Amino acid sequence: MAKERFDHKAIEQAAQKKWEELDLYTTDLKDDSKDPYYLLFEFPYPSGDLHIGHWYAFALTDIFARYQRMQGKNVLFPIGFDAFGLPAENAAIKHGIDPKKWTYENMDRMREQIRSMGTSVDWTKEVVTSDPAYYKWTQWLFLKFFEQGLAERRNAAVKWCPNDKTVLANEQVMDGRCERCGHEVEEKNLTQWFLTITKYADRLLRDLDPLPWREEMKEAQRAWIGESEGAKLSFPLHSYTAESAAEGVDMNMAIEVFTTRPDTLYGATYVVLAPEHPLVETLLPAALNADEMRAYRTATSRKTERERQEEKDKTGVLVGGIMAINPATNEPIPVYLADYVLVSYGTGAVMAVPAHDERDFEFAQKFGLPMKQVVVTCADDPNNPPQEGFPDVKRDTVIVHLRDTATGKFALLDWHGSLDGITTAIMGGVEEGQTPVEAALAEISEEAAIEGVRIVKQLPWITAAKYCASHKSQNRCAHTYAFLAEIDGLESQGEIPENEQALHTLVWVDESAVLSRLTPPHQKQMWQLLNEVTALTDDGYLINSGVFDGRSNREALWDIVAAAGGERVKNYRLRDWLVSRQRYWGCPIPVVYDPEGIPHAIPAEHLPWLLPEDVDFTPGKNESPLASSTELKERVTNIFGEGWTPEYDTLDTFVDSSWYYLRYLDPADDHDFTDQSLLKKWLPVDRYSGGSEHTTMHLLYSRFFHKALYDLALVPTPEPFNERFNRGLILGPDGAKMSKSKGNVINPDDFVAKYGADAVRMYLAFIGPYNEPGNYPWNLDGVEAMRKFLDRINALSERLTDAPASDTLTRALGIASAKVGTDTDRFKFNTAISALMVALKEFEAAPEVSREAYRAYLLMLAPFAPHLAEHLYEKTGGEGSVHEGSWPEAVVAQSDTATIIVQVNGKKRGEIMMAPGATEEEALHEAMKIEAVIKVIGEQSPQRTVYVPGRILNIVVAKA
RNA sequence: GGGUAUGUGGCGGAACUGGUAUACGCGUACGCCUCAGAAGCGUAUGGAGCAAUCCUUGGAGGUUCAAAUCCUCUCAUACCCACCA
Repeated sequence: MAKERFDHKAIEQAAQKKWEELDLYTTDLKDDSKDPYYLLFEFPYPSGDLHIGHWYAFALTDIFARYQRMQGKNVLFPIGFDAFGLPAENAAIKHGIDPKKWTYENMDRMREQIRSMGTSVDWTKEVVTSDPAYYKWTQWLFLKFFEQGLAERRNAAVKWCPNDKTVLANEQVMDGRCERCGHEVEEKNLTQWFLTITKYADRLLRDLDPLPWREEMKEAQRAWIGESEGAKLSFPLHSYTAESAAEGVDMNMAIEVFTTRPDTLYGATYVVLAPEHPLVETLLPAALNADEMRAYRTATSRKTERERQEEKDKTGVLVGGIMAINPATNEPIPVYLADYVLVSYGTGAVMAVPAHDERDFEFAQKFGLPMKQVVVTCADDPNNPPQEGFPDVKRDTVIVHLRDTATGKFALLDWHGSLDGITTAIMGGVEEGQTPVEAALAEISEEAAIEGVRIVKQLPWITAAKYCASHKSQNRCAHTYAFLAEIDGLESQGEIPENEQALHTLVWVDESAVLSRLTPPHQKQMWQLLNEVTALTDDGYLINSGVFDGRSNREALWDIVAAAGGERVKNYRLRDWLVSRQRYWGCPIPVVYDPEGIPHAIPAEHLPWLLPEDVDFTPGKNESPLASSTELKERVTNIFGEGWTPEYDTLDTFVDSSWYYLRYLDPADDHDFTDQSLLKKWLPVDRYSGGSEHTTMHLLYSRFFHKALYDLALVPTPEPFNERFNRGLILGPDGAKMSKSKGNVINPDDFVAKYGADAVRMYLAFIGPYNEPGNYPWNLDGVEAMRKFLDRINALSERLTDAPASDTLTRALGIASAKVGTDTDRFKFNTAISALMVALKEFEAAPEVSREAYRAYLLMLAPFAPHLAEHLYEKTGGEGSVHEGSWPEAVVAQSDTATIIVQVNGKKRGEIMMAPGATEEEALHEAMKIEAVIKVIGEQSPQRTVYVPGRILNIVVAKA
């Protein structure tokens, strides 16, 4: 069979020209004759050159757009450019090019490249965020937020690179270092604009649940929002000066803390304020060590966030002469400043419970602060679990781990009788009038007949185990004190009495074996704690908690809050969105300041508030580039009057991209941000395809924007996007992530020139499922294989006849159209193409290739290889465009025979061909003719058979 | 440290609600064609074994007539969050 290679360049040009002439891809948004389908992909940043990742993003989404059109949908498949942003400005700084020129030239180049992929995007809907026609409405929306109190000005730290002498955008800081020069970044305080996304935290979280997104994405957003429920508690402050040392003087102020563990309130032994906490300033005059506090505060502010996090040791300083009153115990407890408490989370202050919080424990250890246990974890003893209906009886017990320093071994007891198989440390009850230490010594004497031991350590915590004392019909809750004791050699060991020997055997084991030898989980836990004391974070019952003693900590939690006059609150990790950027190439913030410095919205008639062009953006200035524009200052003076000043910051580009999908509906509208009459029909976006890097920021910001607009009745839906798919990543040929610095970036142009756009598209589609993220190495052989596949399809066009399609071919087509259809629908382009390949084999094997069947095949090929499909469609005499065609109907092929798998005891032993409606008897009869089946069954007779008609027959015989 | 997802040939990956594990492609081997090579075509290709047959979906158990799929434990990898009270 002659395999002539087709001329992909000619075919591509002809097809693209034809589509343009036929104007196939301009969507009539008002067309009500078809169902609307809004297919969105993340619009690109015009970085200049298209890499293979862009192909992966655009060309594969295009497959789906074409498929949906063939399904009779009115598909909106728009494109635009996220054109503001740093690279343009960096190019300007580095090479002295005008950012605008750089950006717009890049866009021109990219438009051409995107066309070359054969994408069916609607260019008439294009939006460019840096066009005044677009950012006029970004500014308008910002002002809507401002009116609603959703845009606020407050003081915040900005990142500053001391080497480049410039302010950095947040996204320019990588791991605490300047993205450009690698220098450690500092923080500076400036007054900046925030969008109060935290007001929507609850709804952003709640509305996530019903979205048909992968759990991963939802979880990532939930983690980002970071809701936690707890209580706000108030700790009144008293001052203790030399004169009032005893009672203290009520200062009439209090520290508000947020805690998720108010159940441990009785264990709060000190309070910590973030060094930046506003209250610190107020406390300074009353504190005995104001200088020390100031010094600590300054030291903290010098440190970057990064340094504070990396620091292993906790630091802090006592607030001298001031105590906080624990609202539960009414006891005064010390107040500290420490930078392990973050001012931006909760109330910027915590109640410290060293016994039950790891961070507080660390701090308390370092500062020698007392710890107070209030929760006792109580595990059921698995060897002797408590029984229902028996009363609980509390009992104090001791556990002693005795070490012989001569051998380094530890004493354990192997129990006999009713406790057979159990191994514990030396243990026993605390008798009336005994202290735990006395009890410990007494048990060593009784059970091991050893005197003269030293107690070297007592565990600061007690834990408990619940077991059943059946002889007393009680459940005992053994409240356990744990000790570490030592003895130097066993010379003094006496005879262990017989009655004790009958109960247990004393064994000496190596330190490393203790943990595995101990059987009760409670004892294991004790051993670990004795070796390394940590905070107890598990739940249990309360002690040292006044009236709440004995109750479960979880169950008593809100009662404790109520008793302490606290308030139930929710807190979020999510911070308000800082949108000010001290950058040039962005959307100007549409605000001016009056002579008093009060911000005012720029009236709508002055929008778009243009980005000035007489700007010096070379680094080295401690302010925003816009401040260097004389034009901007004059503009403000002319419009608003003398003394009025401009806002010099621009908006974060995430603001621009938070609403672009709305603008696509009416990109040129000069009277409104979009055509609102179309929103009801086109929202929410049906399917949004993008990269996983945007799961948290962009998707969350867009959802926030959308909800805010929903509340303003500017959009009709509470959510912007219905389905969302994150695509995978194309790796370089070396299996590493592509990057310019590694030099492994694939330039698709060479491959497109050699194999054609269709082959590159298909290779990318074939590489793996598009509906889940993954990493795929770029493989040249794969592109070539796709080209061969296309060549085979092309070759077939020479063999067409007018004869009707054979049954085999019709069936093959039916199977393919069903599978290719459902797989394409689910973004599983890889298996869709595989089905196309299987069908092609049938065509190649057929003695005659019916033209009609072949044309149906071309329709299925069209979304994947749009150019070749168009060419072959024309060649076979098709009218119009193949892309105007409908998806071929799946002719369900009714087969008169089915292959039934015959199993014996679940193992395949053969197969039989039967009518799908055959009875079990018929199938069994047929199956018993199979040699392998006869052989395996042998003399035995079938016990039962499982028969799934048309599928499987399983004969079950007794195991030999 | 916490959360989520994923573990299937030499590689990318298939297997719908439990019902023929390894579709499709790459790679590899052999053969045909050719003066020769390239291309093309054909055959084979999870492992062991001459074979009958046995083993195989990260590992160990379990449920079931039947498990890649469901359950329990465990190991590994990726991503997200992380001094978040």
